[in-house]
Amino acid sequence: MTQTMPAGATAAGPADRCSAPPPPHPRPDGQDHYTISEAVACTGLTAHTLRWYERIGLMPHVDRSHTGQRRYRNRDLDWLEFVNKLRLTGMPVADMVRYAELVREGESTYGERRELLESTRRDVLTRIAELHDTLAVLDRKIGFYAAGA
Amino acid sequence: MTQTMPAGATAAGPADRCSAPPPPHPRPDGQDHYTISEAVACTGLTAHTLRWYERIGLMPHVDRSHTGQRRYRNRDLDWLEFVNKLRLTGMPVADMVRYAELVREGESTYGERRELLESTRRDVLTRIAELHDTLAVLDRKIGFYAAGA
DNA sequence: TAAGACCTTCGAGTGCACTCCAGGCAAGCG
DNA sequence: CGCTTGCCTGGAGTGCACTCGAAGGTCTTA
Repeated sequence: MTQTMPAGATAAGPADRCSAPPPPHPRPDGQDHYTISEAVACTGLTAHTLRWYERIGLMPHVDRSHTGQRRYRNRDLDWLEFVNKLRLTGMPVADMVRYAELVREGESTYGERRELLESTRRDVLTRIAELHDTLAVLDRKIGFYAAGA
Repeated sequence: MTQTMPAGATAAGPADRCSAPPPPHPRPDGQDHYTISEAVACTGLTAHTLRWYERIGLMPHVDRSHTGQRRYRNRDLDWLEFVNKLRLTGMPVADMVRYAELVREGESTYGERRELLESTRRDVLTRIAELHDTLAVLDRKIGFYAAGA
């Protein structure tokens, strides 16, 4: 259970509410709470990382069971999915924490949140352009090696 | 001289062979050797990083002056430019070192080099797709904030 | 009721990619 | 000649994003 799991193997295991890939968002609302290991299966993050996100203020407060265990809800998983998206844009965790703070502060921060997202959007566009550039270079080199082989 | 410099300020300074952005590759072949600070101006890397790249085997041997100072040539700067491209694909430095080793080993490694570049190419395509995905999410959220503001 | 899986906390450790420092040499200049 | 600037080396330090360990509580199944 380190990183990869055969996501479509058995469809009724204890942590399989969320792991089948065919429907991209298979989180049912019937029982809107998941253990940390179910959240792990959903998000691809480790339990350590999920707890760490909470410690540093990147999670908007996760419910607990009567015995103190974390119970993730659909909105938490949605948030984590969004965080994952931000993560692969290269955004530093500190900036994501900042955004999470703005969310906690309520509607008065809509403007600032929008600015943050728009600046991120610009970064993403830049990054895409750079990658296209890189792609061109790679194709040239690959063509060279293909010709020389 | 930490990171940014007004690249188009004076066009005849001691390290300005390479810093004007308008032509993308303004490296003249007239005097095909540059000091480390000129290489810094060209590549955007720091001198520390350039020396470190050499230590770890990421550079294909840089010439020295009679007093032991590094003299970068155009092919070195081309290589660094390529490395920079690989870097922003997210390729680990260890993999780039591996590629550099293959280059040092000569033509017999063309096949392996091509494989490495093709696998990198696939990664880049994946990354671009992910970024487009992220862009869609950002646009949705930005639209929401724009409507709510 | 007992085993074993799973959860909790806090703090320390890891890996990567730089980044910096101390101490020293060499060249150009007033 | 001394001063400044630029470069050299090896090794230590930094920041980020996890990642792990230890010690212990809880839940489930036999």
